[in-house]
Amino acid sequence: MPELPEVETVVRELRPHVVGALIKSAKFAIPRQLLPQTPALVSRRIRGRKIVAVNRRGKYILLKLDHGTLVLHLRMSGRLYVREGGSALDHERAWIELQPGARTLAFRDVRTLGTIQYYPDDAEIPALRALGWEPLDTTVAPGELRDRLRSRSMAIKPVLLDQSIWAGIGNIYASDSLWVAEIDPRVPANRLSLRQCERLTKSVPAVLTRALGQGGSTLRDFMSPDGMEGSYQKHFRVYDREGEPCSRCHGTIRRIVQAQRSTYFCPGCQNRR
DNA sequence: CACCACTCCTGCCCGC
DNA sequence: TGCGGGCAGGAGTGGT
Repeated sequence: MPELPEVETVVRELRPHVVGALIKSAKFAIPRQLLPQTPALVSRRIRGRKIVAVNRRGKYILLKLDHGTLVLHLRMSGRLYVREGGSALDHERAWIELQPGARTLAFRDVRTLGTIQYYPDDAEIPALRALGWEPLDTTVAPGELRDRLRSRSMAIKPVLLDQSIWAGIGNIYASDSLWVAEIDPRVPANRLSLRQCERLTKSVPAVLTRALGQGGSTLRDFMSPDGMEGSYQKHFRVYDREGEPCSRCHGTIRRIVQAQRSTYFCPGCQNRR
């Protein structure tokens, strides 16, 4: 489901509801989501701890506790929200009971691909080690991008999904960022010109910042903790718009498959050197 | 290393 | 209506 704008929206909305809360108990329905840890172990570790901060790194959600960190990833279909009492919704997979109040931090995940792990030591969170730049960062130098792409002969679009370049770009914003930068998604990453790298270092934060301002995108079922749907899907440049006219050159938007994922682009104008 | 195919899941939508 | 195939916002793995 979510890419960076959606995850950042979740984090911002969750923060006021959970920071300062005490974890009374925790239950996990799908042990696979915690591997290599176990529900019993994670429950034991986080019970009685206080949530002191909610942060994000790439698409990972970091619930910082007074001892250790709970690291969650929503993957394709995960959602995270606080319920004031009430009964569980369909497809909830984890429940963290908070105090004070009868509040539940619920993790709903239809496809169960999301992950949950506990790390006692903040310095040693393996998933975060290899992550690249934050895509909202506007200070990435074009030359540094070109360096980072030097060894990559694959087409630029699937390379943008590699979280060690920028951490947080997913399939939607990879296509849209390349449209804004007027770059053909099929160009080998290591053949991008310095000008193209410069445009990309501008378009990535621009596109993601704009999407964040709209609360992200809601395609099938993204919903923020406060129950709001994102609205950036109304502003997609090319993503999910196969056959529609390009807003820049009025060419027809195409869909192709790269590395088993859909790519959308305008062949008419995404070819600037 | 880089790359590619494949895998984990469930649900929805489309065409027959 | 029912069924099968394809597709979905992600990322880790194992083989070459």
